[in-house]
Amino acid sequence: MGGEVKLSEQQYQLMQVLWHRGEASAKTVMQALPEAKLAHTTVATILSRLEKRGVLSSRSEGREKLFSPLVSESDVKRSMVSSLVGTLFKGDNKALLAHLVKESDIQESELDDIRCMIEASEQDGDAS
Amino acid sequence: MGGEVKLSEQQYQLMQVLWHRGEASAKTVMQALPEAKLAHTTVATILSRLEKRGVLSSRSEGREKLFSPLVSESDVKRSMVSSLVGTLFKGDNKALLAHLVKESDIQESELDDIRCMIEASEQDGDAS
DNA sequence: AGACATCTTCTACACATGTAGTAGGAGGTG
DNA sequence: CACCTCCTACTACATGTGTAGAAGATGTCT
Repeated sequence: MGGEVKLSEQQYQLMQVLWHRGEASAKTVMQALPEAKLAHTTVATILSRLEKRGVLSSRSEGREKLFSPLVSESDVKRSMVSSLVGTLFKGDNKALLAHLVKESDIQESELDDIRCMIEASEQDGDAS
Repeated sequence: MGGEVKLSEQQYQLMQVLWHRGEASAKTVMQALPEAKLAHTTVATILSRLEKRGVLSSRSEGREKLFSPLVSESDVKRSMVSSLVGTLFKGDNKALLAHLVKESDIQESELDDIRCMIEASEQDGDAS
């Protein structure tokens, strides 16, 4: 199915609401993001555009239009990370790993924590 | 040291040439990227825009204009990675770490390799 | 039904980016 | 000097995004 899906930060924010709720109207999405301070029409516009792009689908429920994602969050993460790795690190994931470890001042001991997270995310992450 | 510098893939490609050569004309940059198949005017446009944005500076040498970076590659990497981590992982670098390890099928044993890379990159990385 | 509240859809505009043509200037060549 | 070449600067146009007002559709209340 859909190849690389890249979203802007704004788009990703909105998608997150849909990922969490499964389905939501523009208004609901807007209210879920009070920080963003977006007009509801702005949210509607962004969602419509995402629908046109095939990132989400919608069904009408009375006057409300409920949007739901067509791509999973982990797919999008995968795409976006891998796109960045392609650009910045010639596609070498380990290079990013190294960059991260260096930049984050992650101690070697913390790698253990990470191994735990890996095991944790192996269950909730995705089931490809 | 401007704050966050985010570049598109295209822009990053061109910048890489400048980072490697230190200084180069639009033509040189274009020739360094035969893959891209860009008209020289396109390259010139992109470079001018980057200059306007303060990402690089230029000096004229006869009819040639030589561009040189005002930001280091590692700064840009840092910004861009951290921006992505902000968006996708709520700013938690370790979450990206975990994602990477999971997605790349990196074995635990390979973490040793990574530690090597870290030490290596600690020297060529950046000298801010 | 009429008035009102709401949603969505359409339209709009600014800005960034991708891409490149055309014009203009500066230097070399006969 | 006239001319050709080459490089930059200006202009241009398509697309994507951020943002939102105005208009249209539809449900709700009295």
